[in-house]
Amino acid sequence: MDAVLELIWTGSYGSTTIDQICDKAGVKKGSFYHFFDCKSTLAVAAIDTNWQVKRANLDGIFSATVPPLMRLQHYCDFTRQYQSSMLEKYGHVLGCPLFSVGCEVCTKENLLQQKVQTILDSTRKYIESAIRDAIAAGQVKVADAAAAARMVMAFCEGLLTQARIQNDVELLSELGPGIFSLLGVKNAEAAAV
Amino acid sequence: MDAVLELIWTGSYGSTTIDQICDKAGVKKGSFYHFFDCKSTLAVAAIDTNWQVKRANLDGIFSATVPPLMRLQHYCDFTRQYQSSMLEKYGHVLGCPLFSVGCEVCTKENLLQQKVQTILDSTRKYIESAIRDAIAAGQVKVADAAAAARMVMAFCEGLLTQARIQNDVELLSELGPGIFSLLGVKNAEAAAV
DNA sequence: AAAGTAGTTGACTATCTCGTCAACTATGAT
DNA sequence: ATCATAGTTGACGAGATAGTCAACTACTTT
Repeated sequence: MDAVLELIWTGSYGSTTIDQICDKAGVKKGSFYHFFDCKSTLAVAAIDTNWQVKRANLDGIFSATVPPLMRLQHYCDFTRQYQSSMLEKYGHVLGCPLFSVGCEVCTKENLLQQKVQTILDSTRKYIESAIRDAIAAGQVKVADAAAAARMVMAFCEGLLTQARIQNDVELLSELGPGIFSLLGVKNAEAAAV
Repeated sequence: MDAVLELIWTGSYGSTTIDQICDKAGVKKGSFYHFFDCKSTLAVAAIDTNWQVKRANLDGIFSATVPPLMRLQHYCDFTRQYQSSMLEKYGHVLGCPLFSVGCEVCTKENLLQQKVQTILDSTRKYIESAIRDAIAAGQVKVADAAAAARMVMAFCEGLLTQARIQNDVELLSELGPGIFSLLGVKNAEAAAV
């Protein structure tokens, strides 16, 4: 489970072979096929268990007891910190595995593709909810919270992927300013949240 | 040349084999190895020739004779139209091939990775220049044109990749609003450009 | 015409990768 | 103790993939 995630994340889905996974997990191939019928099945399962962990994190970060703009700021901070730790551990900024895998397999691997999309949708709901609360609090003025959430999400994922491609965690310092700019919030206000 | 780009674009770099490339190009493998020593060499060459075409397009869209914000708007329009034509041709929104490939190979394939990064940097210069001109014209107020260009670029690439993952070209209608929001321009102003 | 050069071809090998299978082990139920 | 079930293992075969090579062709130069 952990093995496959690490391999896909540090490399790519396509370049990760079943033999590699088995080696890393210290398991023989026969055992592998006793539990899964192919690579994509395992990937779906691995992504799913990982999502449980990630969801718990997000529940904390996006807690309704926290002011909405602060939730977003915490999300930025967490993301940057997380990517820093990955850089330290693997020597490379790894970005968002869901986005990478989704981008890679979206024209094939329908089941995996669908799982990725579902989780990305769920993640966006946290952002959307925070934006909606911010609107209610009069802190941001956007017409459509869902559309704004899509834009924020695109920006975050885009920046994360850029950080991966350039292997530069410093790019993520623009995460917060970009999000608040998309929401029409002055940086000063954001800092004062 | 065209064959490899199409295969990588519709699928992924990793899933594209030399046999496939040769089949599609109507060429035997021996001939392939007469000109290139491996897949990544070909990919670099293919990306390079494709970049010549793309650059000519961008030179037209980002012509200095066009008002800066209109350049950005044209870029959005062009991008959306282009992705629409891809959808029609291949049945799938394909996003930005450089971004997809860069994301996939960034932990290996150093040469290819570097080529991708160089071209993405060049592309960003168009945006950066437009932003700088817009600042000079007093149309946008951002402190750092380079930083703003990085943000705009991240947003564009992120949205394009989302469109690819979801196979939904309509997402790209938010390209313009997002960019102008990042630059602190009211949509109304943008439309009036 | 002769020779040289660039490009092409199909056949070939080696290796990788997937997926299967029958035999084996461990554990728990009766 | 006997049996059933779940899980493990190493060996195996089929097919995909990368890369090589000597022979062949087409074209240019002398």
